[in-house]
Amino acid sequence: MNYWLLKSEPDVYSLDDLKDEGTDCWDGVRNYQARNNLTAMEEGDLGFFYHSRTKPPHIAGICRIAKKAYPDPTAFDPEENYYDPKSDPDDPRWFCPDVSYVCHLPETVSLKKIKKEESLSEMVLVKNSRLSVQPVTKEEFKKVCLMGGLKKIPE
DNA sequence: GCCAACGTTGGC
DNA sequence: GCCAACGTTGGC
Repeated sequence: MNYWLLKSEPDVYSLDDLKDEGTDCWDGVRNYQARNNLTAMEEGDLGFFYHSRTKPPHIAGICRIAKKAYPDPTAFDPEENYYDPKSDPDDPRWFCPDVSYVCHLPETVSLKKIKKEESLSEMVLVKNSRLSVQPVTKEEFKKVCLMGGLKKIPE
């Protein structure tokens, strides 16, 4: 079981949107490091849903990987914002897993709080703020769950 | 809305 | 393969 953090601008796609959908594909990622993390995900892995470019930016809740990453269809469609002519359907460059809604945290955990927390000083979120799909350690996952007021940590 | 930090592109 | 120019992300 691995843990992850997925960023999204809530104006574009929020945790509430995922809740409404139930399960959705995490498409549109066009960064190699993030792509490598997406393809390393296994079905059943848990992830934080992070709201970026908000006041304040925060971890909103939890999602689960519902299906291992497959070629991202939005890369092949010229009508799509995320169209990438360099991604060949016979040799895809971009991939997306399906993620499903798990829960909202009772209290969102702001980036500010995370930065203040000594035990979270090694989080990728703190060290490499640009990366939109990141690994999270089990300890970090538990800690943020507790900070968010979650009584029972999902497994 | 600004801009620092980071990633990518492409000429040489 | 270097690196300048450019584009994007995301906190503030």
